[in-house]
Formats: sequence, structure tokens, C-alpha cells
Amino acid sequence: MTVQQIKYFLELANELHFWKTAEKVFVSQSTLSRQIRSLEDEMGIQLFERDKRNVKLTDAGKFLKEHWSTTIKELDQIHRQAKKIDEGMSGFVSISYPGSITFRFLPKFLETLNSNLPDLKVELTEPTDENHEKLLSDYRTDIAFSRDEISNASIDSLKLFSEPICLVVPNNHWLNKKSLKDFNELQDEKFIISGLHQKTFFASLLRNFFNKHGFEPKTIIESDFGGMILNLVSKEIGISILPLSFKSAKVPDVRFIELDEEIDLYINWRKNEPNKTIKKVIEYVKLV
Amino acid sequence: MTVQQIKYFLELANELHFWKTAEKVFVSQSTLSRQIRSLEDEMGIQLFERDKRNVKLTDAGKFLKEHWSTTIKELDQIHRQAKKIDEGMSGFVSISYPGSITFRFLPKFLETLNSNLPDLKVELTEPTDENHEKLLSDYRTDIAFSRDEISNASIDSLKLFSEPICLVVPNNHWLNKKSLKDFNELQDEKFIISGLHQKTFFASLLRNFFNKHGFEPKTIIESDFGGMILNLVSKEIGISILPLSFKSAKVPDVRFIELDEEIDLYINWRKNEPNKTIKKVIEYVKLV
DNA sequence: CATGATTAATGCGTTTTATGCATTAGTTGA
DNA sequence: TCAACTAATGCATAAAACGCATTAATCATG
Repeated sequence: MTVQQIKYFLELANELHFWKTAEKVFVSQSTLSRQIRSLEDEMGIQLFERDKRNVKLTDAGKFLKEHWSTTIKELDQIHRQAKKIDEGMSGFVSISYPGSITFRFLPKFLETLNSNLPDLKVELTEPTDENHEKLLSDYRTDIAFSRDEISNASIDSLKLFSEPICLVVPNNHWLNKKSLKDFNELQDEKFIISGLHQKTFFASLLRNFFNKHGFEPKTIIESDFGGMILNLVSKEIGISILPLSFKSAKVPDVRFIELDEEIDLYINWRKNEPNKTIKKVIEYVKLV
Repeated sequence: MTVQQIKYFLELANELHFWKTAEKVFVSQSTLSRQIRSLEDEMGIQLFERDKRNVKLTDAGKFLKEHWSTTIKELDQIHRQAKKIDEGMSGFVSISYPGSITFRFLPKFLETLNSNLPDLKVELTEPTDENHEKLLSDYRTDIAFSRDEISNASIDSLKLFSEPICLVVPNNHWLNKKSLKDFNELQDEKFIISGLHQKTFFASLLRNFFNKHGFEPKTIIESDFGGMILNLVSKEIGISILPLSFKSAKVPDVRFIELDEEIDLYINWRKNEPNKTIKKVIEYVKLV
């Protein structure tokens, strides 16, 4: 049994047509036919019911389609990770991060990393709705920066720093730290913030913050993208609340007013990570 | 890449000696050498560091040893289950059960099953320390009878029946239902029961029961095996507490005195089980 | 109902890969 | 330095993979 045969099977299970599948996997129809037959013989299990016209999965075939799909995905991830280990400092590492560190922490860290490990490639992803635990356990990322702390027995976490969250206002806005006595003074302001119904950590933090101050913002634009938000604020379309890190984006005509709330940044990685390159990258993170 | 190559790799990873491994997997040393080299070339990963004398796993090799071990075990389980589905009513089903149903429910059920599905083989296991969830999710069992209810999102459970737990005493023992006013009357009795420190459900039930009656038994023999316990009681070595099902064992010179506590029996199976034979067996269980 | 279109299975020749015997080449230990 | 041990390789043979051409079975259509 070869991994290739399993992949032929999975493709045929989707397509249920030998000719079409053969084209898709770049072999002749007769080769595909024989490979599937060979697989059935070796396992002693009939995978498809078929005649000259119809191809159908058997019950066992349906079962294997489901489970082999998972297994092949896992194998691909394992092999990719093994390749990463083999390549070491000349390979690559996957890092996921929240948008809010785009302008300060992350560039500094990547600069440090590049100086010390110039041959190491970095794959950056800014996940939108996957959770970090799954990204790490599936080897889709090797290091996950997050704003919330992850409590999971198979993941190690470390808090890197805290920073204030800020009101973000246009330069000539009437508001400054000294003049803000009560949040209800802002009830006429237009807000450009994350949708408060969302499940992200930052949305949750905003909900808690507003509840604490007994305040309900008038949201006119919902967005998660800090760069976009900063630009809209500078054009005086509305005001926002973002972590102080965004100040480093140096968008003109925008002021940051620190609030009495802080937000953290955590680094997370798989417990007992065997990959020495990832371990070294984590050490460099701690140095930033 | 073939499954066989991965198995060669895993065996060599354990043995770290080509000649010895080749013997174990029934191929020549040169075949093994070429198969491992072929695997390394195809993956573009060095798995072993070796010269003419020493064989050592690389870091990537160590990683793959760990993960491929798991993957191969899963594949074997998947294939076994697929075979089971393919064979249907002429195949086999795995059932795990607690010892306490050996003498009544289980024989009746197996009789029913054999009458209706005479070509179906049944594999019975009485697990000692594995938990049912894992046995089911790993396809090591298809149906798990348990005394405790399993709350798990991927397992369906059904309560089959309740029965009293009983004091089990020798025939000529002074004790009977009417004469037992207070459990402390038994403080001089010698008990033959499960070790109360154990993590089994029945041990837990016994602990709770004794605590409720403010009683601490004088345990002289710790055993989980009902058959053994019954024999020892009949020889007047001590008394015990067991579910009423054991009465059907018809061990002579033993009496069962029902207590005011009941114990349940549950049947558990994988949620959304695709195997029609297992589904049918579950239906027969409900008929008993 | 006959015929043509469609498609999975199979015959056959060629190419590629796997296998094991024999041998080489490198690494120790005495 | 030499012998013992063992992974890698040369080589001949067997087995498997592959694709072209064809067969055989299943419909849809006229």
C-alpha cells in the first residue's frame, strides 16, 4: 500500500469517475483502474461498487474516505514539520500573529531574527478565525503570538509585555486626556471598532471595557484591520480604540490617548517542542 | 512512499542496526538499506546518520519516529474497522464489558445475538484500566458496557437497567435483611472487596456508600474479580458487596442481601457510527 | 429493439523498481 | 597492522507500474 494509492482513492472517492480522476492525477485510466484494484486486493476490502457506467463507494469505502482524508492531512503536516527540522536554520518557521503588533514588536523581532539567523525563512500568517491551539497542534503554525493567554496542557505560554489601550482620535479633536472626565461625554462620537458581537479576544476586551464604564459606543464602521482604522480616523470619519503599538505606524494627523486599561502580548508554542530551530527562535523572541 | 517503508523505518529506528532489523522484517540487508535510502531521497530528509559501524537517528528522524508510530497505529485500527464494515454480518464486532455482568445480562445478550446473527464473531474484552472513551475512539472496542455513565460529545450512551447492590454473605451467616439495623454492626466482619483507593467506578461507589453510612470496612482481601470473591465468601473467609447480577453465578452456600443502593448498566458506542452491523448489534442489546 | 456513445476492465509490450547474492569499503577493537 | 563487523553498491533477475489498444458492459437515443 502506497500513500499515492490512498491519494488516488481519495480523488476517485470525490469524483466517482475513473477517466476524470485519471486526468486529475496525471495517469492513464487503465493505471488508475489497476491501482485501485490492487489496493482492494491487498486490503481484502471492496472500496467501490462499479460497472461500466456507475462508480459508487461501498460503506467501507465511505468510512475509509473519511478517515484516510484525516490521515493524509496529518501525514502531510508531519512531513512538512520533519522537513523543517531537517533544514534547521536554513529552513523555515511559521509564525502567526495578531494585527496589532504589525507596527512595533513584530518588525523589531523580525529584524533581530534576520540578523541572527539570516538563512531562516519566516512564514507569517494573521489568522482570522482559527484558534491558536488548533493551529499549533496541527503544525500549521510553530509560534503563535496572541493577545489572550492560552491555557492548554500541551501548549507553553509566556507573557512578553503589557501596553495600554488608547483612544485614537484625529489631531485636532477636542478630546485629550485631561478633558476626558466621563465616557458618556463620547456618546455623540462616531466609533470605528471591531464588531462587538465577535468572538475575538479584542472584541471581548472592548465589550468588557465599555460595560465597566457603563457606556455604549455609536459604531458606524466595523473593522478589525488597524491600518484601515487609522486611516479612517486621520480622515476624521470617527474615533477608535486600539493598543498603543499602533502608534508606531506613524499615521499622520492621529493622536493616541492612553486609557487606564492594559492589554498583553503572549508567545505560545507546543510543549516539548523537539525542533531546535523553533526553540532558538523562541529564545530570540525573549530578547526583544 | 509505502506503508511498508515506514514500518521498516520504525523497526530500524528501534534497533539502530541494519542487519538485525533486516532479519526482523524478513528482507535482506541490502534491500533494507536501499528502501531506507529511497525513503530519504523521496522526502528530501535525512533520517539516519550512519557509517559502517554506527546508526543514529537525526532530529528529523526522531520526530518522524514519534509521529509515524502514532500514524501507523491509527492506520492499522482504521483498516481493521474498514474490514469489519466490509465483512458486515459475517465479520466481527468488539465488545468490552465489566466483570459484573458476566453471569446474567451478557450471556443472555450473546445468546440473542448468536440466534439472530449466527455468522457474526464477537470479541469480548474486560478492560482493567483503559477508559472506555479511548477504547471506543481508538476502535479497540465497538461497544462498551459500563457501570458508570459516560459524558462525552462523541459517544452515545443508553442506560439499560438498574439493579441493587447486595451484601454477599455465607449461607449460615447470622446476618439477614431484617437483622441489619446499622452498618456498624458489621465492624467486626472481614470484607473481601475492591481496593477502595482504586479509580474504578465500583471502588468509587463503595467509598461513597461507606461514607454515607459512616462506616469503615475491615478489608482483609482486595480483589476486583467477582468469581474469586464469591468463592472466598462461600468458604466463609469473609463477606463482600457486589451487584445482584452475580447471584446468577449460582455459587453454592452464598446469600445475597439487597441494600438500598442501586447500580446501573450503560451501553456506549461511537456517535454517528457508520458500521451497520454495530448498529444492528446495538438494536439487539436493547431487546434483551 | 438495434445501434452508437461512454467508460471500467483487460491483454500485451515496455519501462521502472525491488530484490538478494556477492562484493566493496569504511570503522573500529585487539 | 589486521581481522571482524557492517552499511553501501554492482549486477542479474523477478516483479510491478505504466500506457496503448482493445474488449465488454451499460445505458440513451432514434
